[in-house]
Amino acid sequence: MSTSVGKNDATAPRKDTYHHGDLRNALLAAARELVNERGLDGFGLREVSRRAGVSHTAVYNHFASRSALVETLVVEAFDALTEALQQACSGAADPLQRLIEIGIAYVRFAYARPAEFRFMFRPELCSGASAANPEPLLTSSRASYEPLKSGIADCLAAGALVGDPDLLALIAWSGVHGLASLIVDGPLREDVLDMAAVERLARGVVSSLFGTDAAHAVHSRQAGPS
Amino acid sequence: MSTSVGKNDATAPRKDTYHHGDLRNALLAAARELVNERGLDGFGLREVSRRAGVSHTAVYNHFASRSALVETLVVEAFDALTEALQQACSGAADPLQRLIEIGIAYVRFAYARPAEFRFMFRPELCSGASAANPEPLLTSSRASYEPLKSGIADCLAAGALVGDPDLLALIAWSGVHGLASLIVDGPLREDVLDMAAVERLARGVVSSLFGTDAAHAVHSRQAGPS
DNA sequence: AAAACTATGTTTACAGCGGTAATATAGGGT
DNA sequence: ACCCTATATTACCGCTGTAAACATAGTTTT
Repeated sequence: MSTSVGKNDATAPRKDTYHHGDLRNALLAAARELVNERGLDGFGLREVSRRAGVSHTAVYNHFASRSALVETLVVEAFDALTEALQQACSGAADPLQRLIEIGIAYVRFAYARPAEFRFMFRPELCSGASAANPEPLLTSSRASYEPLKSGIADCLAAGALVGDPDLLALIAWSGVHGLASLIVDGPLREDVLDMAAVERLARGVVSSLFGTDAAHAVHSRQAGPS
Repeated sequence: MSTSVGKNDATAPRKDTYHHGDLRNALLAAARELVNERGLDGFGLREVSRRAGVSHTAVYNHFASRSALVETLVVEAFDALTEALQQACSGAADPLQRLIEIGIAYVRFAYARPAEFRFMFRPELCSGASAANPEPLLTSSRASYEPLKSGIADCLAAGALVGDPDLLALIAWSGVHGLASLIVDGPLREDVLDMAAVERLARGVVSSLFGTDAAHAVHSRQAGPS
């Protein structure tokens, strides 16, 4: 029917037709691209629509507001994180090793997609004020917590860890989330870190958390005046 | 009672004179107040100046731009954090205990001043694009790292810890920074946490980092003094 | 003390932003 | 054919940060 425009690329608008065809995905792609290249300050509804080749008000046919667009982006990022964590824990057989792999995958995700990782923990940007329905965001963010929790549960069941599951999960999450944040937003941001260095740091942190082989390399248990 | 107000409060402008008297501090105070009550989205140069009782362009006599104002705020927040950490490590005599106190103080700071803590790790907001001179920010942020580093060094010297100082510092910082971030921006934000609960969590995290009485801290979630 | 100068605050203006309302255009359903 | 709905556009609104020109207070120089 159409004039044989073979392009299926969501970012490229079809100039020969009034309607865009797949504007929603094009907007999301443009937004992701914009966020990854100019950070959060340069990110704007108008600029996104400009990149998609439409007027800025066309956005409102697919998203309730700028915040809703961002929220969709964050939801997708959480889903991607969940998938990365699940994939990471499918490798090893030892539950403790699996837990470590999950932690490393968490940090690796932040390193690979820093702009999206930043967005994921900016509550004021999406679910803050004008959140129409925050349920999908809550669902996705909670889902990304499940691999860690089940990893902890497996370690507890196998006797590799002892303690309260919730607190253990919080400890683990704090460690990897802190490292990820320091890499993305903190002083480690300026250091040139390749993926190998990031993985090495992540392994050091998560190992120290669970007192595995890093025990003798990191801390000596002989101190302790009780 | 309008004239001849003897107030030295920096937030209150003197109505009887053309010049404000101490506008710079008044602006900083108003900005801090605004940030703490409406978050980062509601924070604006015009609103700040409105609260200080002056025109919005008066700000430019004391700050090069909105970013410069934010940067000053962040610098002061880093300085306050440094002071809190130094004060925390002045209590205990045991170096390992001192290190733990530093970590708890870090989390306590984030809990007590969440809005400022958020600002401190938003590089795009201050030192990102239009930073005239980022040196004071770098200086203050690096200074806040010193108590932790020296605490680690003390533990190493006392034999309470073994390992690479830099990696140990990074591990410790990751743990407390992650917990602080989760409390401020993460899923723990919605939970009602009083200061006592925060300190308990912080103690659990930092204890697990350094392998002290973590087992005890992990088991008893509602334990008091130990 | 008067004049000149600097510091500080105001007014006005402008471009860009997110958002709303009314309008134009395409395509699907009957 | 027709209507109807989805989609995109233009015209606005109030808001923001920023710059330029101007006004006023305090300080320094003569």
